[in-house]
Amino acid sequence: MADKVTIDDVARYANVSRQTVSNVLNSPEVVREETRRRVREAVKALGYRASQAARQMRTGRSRLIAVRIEPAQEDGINGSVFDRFLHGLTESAARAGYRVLLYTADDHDAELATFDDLLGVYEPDAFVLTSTDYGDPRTTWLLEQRIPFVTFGRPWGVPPDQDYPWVDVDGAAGTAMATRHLLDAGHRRIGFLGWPEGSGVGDDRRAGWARALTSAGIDPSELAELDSRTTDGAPEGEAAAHALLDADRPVTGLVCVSDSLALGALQTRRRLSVIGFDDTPVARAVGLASVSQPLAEAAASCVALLIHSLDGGSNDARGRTNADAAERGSADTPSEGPPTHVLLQPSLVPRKSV
Amino acid sequence: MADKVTIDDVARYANVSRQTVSNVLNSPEVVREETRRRVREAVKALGYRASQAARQMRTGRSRLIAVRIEPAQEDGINGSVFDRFLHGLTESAARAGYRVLLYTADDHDAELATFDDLLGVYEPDAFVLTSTDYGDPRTTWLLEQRIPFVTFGRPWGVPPDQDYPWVDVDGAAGTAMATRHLLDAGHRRIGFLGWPEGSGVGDDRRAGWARALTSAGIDPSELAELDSRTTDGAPEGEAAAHALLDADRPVTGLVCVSDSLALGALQTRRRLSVIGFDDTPVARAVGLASVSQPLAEAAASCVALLIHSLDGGSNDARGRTNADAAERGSADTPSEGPPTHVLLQPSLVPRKSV
DNA sequence: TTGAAAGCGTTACCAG
DNA sequence: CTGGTAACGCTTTCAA
Repeated sequence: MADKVTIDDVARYANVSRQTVSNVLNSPEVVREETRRRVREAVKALGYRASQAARQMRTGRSRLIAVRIEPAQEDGINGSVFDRFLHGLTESAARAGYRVLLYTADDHDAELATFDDLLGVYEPDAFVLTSTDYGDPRTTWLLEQRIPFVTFGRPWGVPPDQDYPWVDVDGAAGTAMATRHLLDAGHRRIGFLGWPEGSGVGDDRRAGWARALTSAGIDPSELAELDSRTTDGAPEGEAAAHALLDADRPVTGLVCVSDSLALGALQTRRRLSVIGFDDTPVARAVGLASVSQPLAEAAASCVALLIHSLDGGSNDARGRTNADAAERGSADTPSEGPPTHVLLQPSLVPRKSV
Repeated sequence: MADKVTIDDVARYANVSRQTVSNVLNSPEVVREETRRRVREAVKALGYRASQAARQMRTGRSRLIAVRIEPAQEDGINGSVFDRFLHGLTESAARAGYRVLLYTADDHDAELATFDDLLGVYEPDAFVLTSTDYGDPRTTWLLEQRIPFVTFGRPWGVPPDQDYPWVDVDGAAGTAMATRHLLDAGHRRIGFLGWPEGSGVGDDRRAGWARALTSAGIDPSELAELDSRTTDGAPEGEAAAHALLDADRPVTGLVCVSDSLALGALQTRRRLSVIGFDDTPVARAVGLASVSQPLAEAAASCVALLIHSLDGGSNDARGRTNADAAERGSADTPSEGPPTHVLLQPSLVPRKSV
């Protein structure tokens, strides 16, 4: 039944030539109104769809966006974040006429090899990178090869001459928001459960907490004793929370860099207000207040940025405005075009844990 | 630097003709040893990779496997299951020379439309379906169109003349295993926290529990009062567990159809041994024993089944071995090929909750 | 065993 | 505005 219907079939059916059909599809404004209508009818009647393979041969564009699917984390509680992002990406990409192609890679080197392989075989038009870290070799490589890409996550410690498009969520704003929430509830001893120093994301989130406390008049010298760093995980969080609770001047509230650590803090079963980060399913399940990232929007922004550099700007399907709304272009976006950096704002989901 | 290197470049470099190169790549046995070696060297030296688009035009095969990425669940604790499956699928597919293409769809109708769209445009070679339910229209549609596919999940209530390849994990075996574990630990009042009747997966898991109890000599008439059904979610699980604990003859052990419900049961903080299902990150985090599905294996089996019917069986668009198998019913396909149904065994991960 | 030619379905480039 | 012709890179007959 599913015999391939080609552009010739449509042309014949509509009594026009082959690339009149092509024109109707690709640059409609160049075809006479009446012809256009007839061709469109033929397309619909025959159920015609342009073959991507053939189109790609000619145009060199695959309409494929490649994304690495991350292995489930050690403590995979935060895994759902990537999952939701990926879902949003697939949806936004589809809306823009693109599809998401998955790949895996165990480390950066393997990923570079996969880039090369993928580009040689499937020729994806762009990549979306998700966990960028200090001195990430992937961005450098892609920049060198002039392959379009966008990262979900700001560049941490990348020299400014290596600028590239990115989308991120303002983690510091999130933890500051959480901290203020606890301050407003009357807390004065508000601790922070973070990751070991050196992770861009972690340090940023800690900075938001510190900023909120100091601007509320807390003496900066107090911060050190309210601060605890540990690797991610519920047991680690529980231990760290106990330490903070058993200090001379115990904390009464706790802002956490992740839901995993927050969950651990909750398991102390002590009188303590806790706020996590990422609003994972677990947070909802156990009633943990958490900072929520707008992942669908972030994904949409990634696609928007990509489309901009691929389709050459204003080929925007439907007003995708959240990018403008939340964007805080990094310093100076040279001269032309919209900013290529998008910083989105998280929100706080209050639950019974506060 | 990344200028496309074509098969002609390789041919020139190795001093052979174009499709000698093609032969080396596709049917090496037909080329003389020495020539083969020279061509292989040229391929490596030039970093040649066959363009998938061009290859697809000729062969009609895209080497793409389409999978729907599910939206995060209401209570997304179980979302990570799909995530891990997807990761395994991507990895196994890559190993077999295939890539995973993502799509989304809000309901079955939308998904059928997407099938049609995808097949017209990207022409994936096969689909992997993940949450099949009673009277699933998708399998029927794909069967009709003779599109290769495999489902992760047995067909529930599908007429035997509509047989198709599937992979599943034996849920009943998992809950039976969990139940026996509790029996061995001395429990006699072991309840089951399940989903409302009518879900194939849920009913199957309940059956395992019931079977283990009755074969341990528990009177079947007792089962009713040990059984509780509720929609998925931690709060629901907590409520249901409380009811079971406050009965005349309270349960001392609880086998749950999901980690969400089990987590709820744990939150009762009563003296109770609990075993969940799916071994989600949350189970690990809170020390919940859980039945673990071999998701990487399941994914690998899906790919194996697909590859068999794609690369293996009659490659011709007309004679699909699937179709033949389909007409024989599910029992046993005597003469041709390996089985198209794979049932994997789960394992129990004991933790402090038991 | 190797080489030459055809064609997969599109879009781009030119004439009409 | 419309209609031919070429070309994208590959695999598959078909001859040598």
